[in-house]
Amino acid sequence: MSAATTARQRRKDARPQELLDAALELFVEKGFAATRSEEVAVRAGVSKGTLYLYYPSKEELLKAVIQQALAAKIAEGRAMAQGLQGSPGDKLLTVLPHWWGEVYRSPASGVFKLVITEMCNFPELAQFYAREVIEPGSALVAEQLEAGMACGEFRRHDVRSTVYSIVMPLIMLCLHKHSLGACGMVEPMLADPDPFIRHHVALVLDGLRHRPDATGAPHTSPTPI
Amino acid sequence: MSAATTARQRRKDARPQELLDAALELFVEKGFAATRSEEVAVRAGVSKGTLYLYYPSKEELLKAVIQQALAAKIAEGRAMAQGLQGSPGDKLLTVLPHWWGEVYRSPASGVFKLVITEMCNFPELAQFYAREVIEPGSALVAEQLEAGMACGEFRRHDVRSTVYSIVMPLIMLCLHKHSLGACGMVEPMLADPDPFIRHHVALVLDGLRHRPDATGAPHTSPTPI
Amino acid sequence: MSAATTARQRRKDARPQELLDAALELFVEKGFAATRSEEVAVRAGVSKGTLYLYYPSKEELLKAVIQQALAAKIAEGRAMAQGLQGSPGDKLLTVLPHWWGEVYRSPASGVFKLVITEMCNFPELAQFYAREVIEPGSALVAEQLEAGMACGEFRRHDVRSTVYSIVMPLIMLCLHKHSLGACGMVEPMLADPDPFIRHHVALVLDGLRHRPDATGAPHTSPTPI
Amino acid sequence: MSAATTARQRRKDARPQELLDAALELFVEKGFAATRSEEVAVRAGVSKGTLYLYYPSKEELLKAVIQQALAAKIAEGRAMAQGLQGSPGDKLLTVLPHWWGEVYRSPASGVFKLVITEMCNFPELAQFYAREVIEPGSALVAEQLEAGMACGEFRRHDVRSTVYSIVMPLIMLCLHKHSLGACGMVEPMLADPDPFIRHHVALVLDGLRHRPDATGAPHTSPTPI
DNA sequence: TATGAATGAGAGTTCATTCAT
DNA sequence: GATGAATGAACTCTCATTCAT
Repeated sequence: MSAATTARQRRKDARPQELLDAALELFVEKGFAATRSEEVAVRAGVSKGTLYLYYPSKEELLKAVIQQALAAKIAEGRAMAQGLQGSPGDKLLTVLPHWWGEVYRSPASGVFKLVITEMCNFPELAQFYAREVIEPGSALVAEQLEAGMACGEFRRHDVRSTVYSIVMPLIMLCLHKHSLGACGMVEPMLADPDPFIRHHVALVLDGLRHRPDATGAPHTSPTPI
Repeated sequence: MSAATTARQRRKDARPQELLDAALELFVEKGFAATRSEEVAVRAGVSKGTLYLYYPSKEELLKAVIQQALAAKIAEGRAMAQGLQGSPGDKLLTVLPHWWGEVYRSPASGVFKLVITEMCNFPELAQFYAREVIEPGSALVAEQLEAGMACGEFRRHDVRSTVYSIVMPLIMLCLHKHSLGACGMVEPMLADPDPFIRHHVALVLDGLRHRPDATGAPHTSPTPI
Repeated sequence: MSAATTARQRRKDARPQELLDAALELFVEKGFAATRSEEVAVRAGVSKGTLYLYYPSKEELLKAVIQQALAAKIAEGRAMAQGLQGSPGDKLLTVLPHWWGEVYRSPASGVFKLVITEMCNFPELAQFYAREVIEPGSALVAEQLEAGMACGEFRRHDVRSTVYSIVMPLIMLCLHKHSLGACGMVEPMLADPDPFIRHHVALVLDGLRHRPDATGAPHTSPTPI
Repeated sequence: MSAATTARQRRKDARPQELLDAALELFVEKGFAATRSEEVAVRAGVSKGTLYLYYPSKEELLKAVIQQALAAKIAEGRAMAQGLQGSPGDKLLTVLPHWWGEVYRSPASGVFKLVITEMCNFPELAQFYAREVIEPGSALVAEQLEAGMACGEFRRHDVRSTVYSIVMPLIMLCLHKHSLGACGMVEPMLADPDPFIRHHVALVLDGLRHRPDATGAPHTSPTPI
């Protein structure tokens, strides 16, 4: 009976994840509203009714999808950030591209599209995302920038702005993968995104390094219109 | 009767634009699939039936919305780029933040969200967007970067990558406006985005300027993991 | 255009009642839960969707059905009770059977079945029924009984109990019509219920009249077990 | 092992009754169509699947519920009616309230609601009910009325009508218990129904007793409208 | 031209019933 | 025998679209 129970139990235990995987794919690809719940079930290899044994509604499924897809990656990132040697700049240049490459290649990369799309319709999603993703993510990068300023690797600058300058293209890359990229219109450069990611992070960090004429602010035009 | 006719004519002539405006707002806010066509009609001040006098289906309405919202802005950008004096860096620092501020504040800023969301569902949209928006937009920036390299303002670098480094945060800003921003969770910094835009463009361009040890590539970590 | 408007308008105006009629029939016949909303629509000669233009849900339809079916009859009864001559007993003997015959023959007779069945599931229905039907109905009968006691036509007795003795069989008759009666198992006596109604009211009132040995209470067994 | 087997056997033997009890409660409370079969199983302390080991379908369960709930009571009534002394009126006044009080207080009282509700949907139920309940029940009362007329205790009258006058309020009382009564809207008088039952039976029988002017018919109004 | 009543395909969800364990 | 995971037909309700007026 142990074997018997196991076979069924194994299926049952795997179901939630299988359903989440199927749902993530479809929600990202077609949008939440445009995805029929039966499609999710079928892609997960079960029938319509079975979906509702595990998630009480399509909306709850959405929340679970987003939550679990991000939870793992966030934890990974946090772990990776610790126990690294080198200057703050080196840390950023090492960890960020590596971690982001993983995210980009995993299905979790689609979550950004999903979040941006559905945040307005499900406000509690916004709070979850702000609290669990934006805040810790921003903090990780901001800490290194602060440290870099403290030790003189970087000039003084507006850390918050720089965080966005660094991070936003990484997110855009994920969005791109699941919009233009998913239409078969892959720009070659973005097919393998790691070089771009490294180039981007390095470029921004270069802009932060001290230089002879450094005024403390980036080189803004005197008449910004 | 001429006056009456004229008045009615005026309304009639304004209809398509009013419908497009209403549709853009709603599609951006709730998503295409989750927006009911009657809502669009009501917000445009007409009845359900009237919508169908101007656009044969909801899908055609979507295409018209995207097409027209971007058309004007693209043209503006092109015009603004010409007839400007100064170094390539100064041009970018002047034009880009100005133009983007306008885009950001206009309803057209929502189109990016819409495009990212619906591209997969309506592939012809992808081609239109790539041809009419990405290509000319990238070209405008790329030209200046090439010119900057030619005249020695910028060091040698991968122009394509830099274009993305510059432009992606600007697009993200628009996405943010219509996702987290629309949930009332506006981060103060992004409430008035112009300073950030200027900071960002300046920061990246700073990373491109010559420096003693410049090798032509940004300062990449020797062991990129 | 007046004629045009009228034709469509007439249909639209008649819809709610047509839907209520259809719903009453079906809910009574098959029960609320066992009636498909499309059946109601079809019997009313419209499509599924049209039903929802007039009633926002099946449950609201149920409430409307009950409310309107009883409202009319209650008002009729109240009107009939006034402006009648004769002793209280004669009034009861005249009005009650007449009014009840009308109720019995009308579709409203089915509401009792509906109410008894669905009261538990929709508690607000219970309050409506108690307030709008039971209370005024009981009061009408009770008043006459009180008057009859006052003028000596009836002996002293428990009015509340007697009201139920009089009224309950009338209600049962309606229930019977829509249960056994609707199964084709019509007992002949109940096919034409007026004689029974008259017999019943008269019988109970006879029990109330004074008699030599009257003790004020009905003739209860000395040892009621 | 014998003990273990016995214990299990006992449970197994009790199952059908436990299921019937649970089903009766739920069917009465919520209606047959609105009761989920799993609810029945859970209330009976078994699993969904087990229910189907004992009853092949929900519908069969319904039939069994009705059949068995009434069977016992009918038999009891028949037994109680025999071996009683006294005039027919005294018998009625003694047995009927006593028996009915038992029925009222037992779960079987709900069957009337169930029967009225579901008779139309399951016609064979109607036949069963007419044959096994209405006929024997009416006969029991009718016999006493006939006997009463024969011995001069009652005046001549329409026995069939009188049977209904006597019995219908008793049934209504049961319906009331499971409709308004179950909504917490218990009218005090009906909370303890025995006094009402006695009052009612006595009242009707009083109407049947001889009196000086008795014409054989109840005191009907000369102009019954 | 403009309306909005009407439609019916289709979506989300439920639940009686089955059957491998 | 007992279970409860799984199924899929059936139900309530929605909404893009049509068309008589």
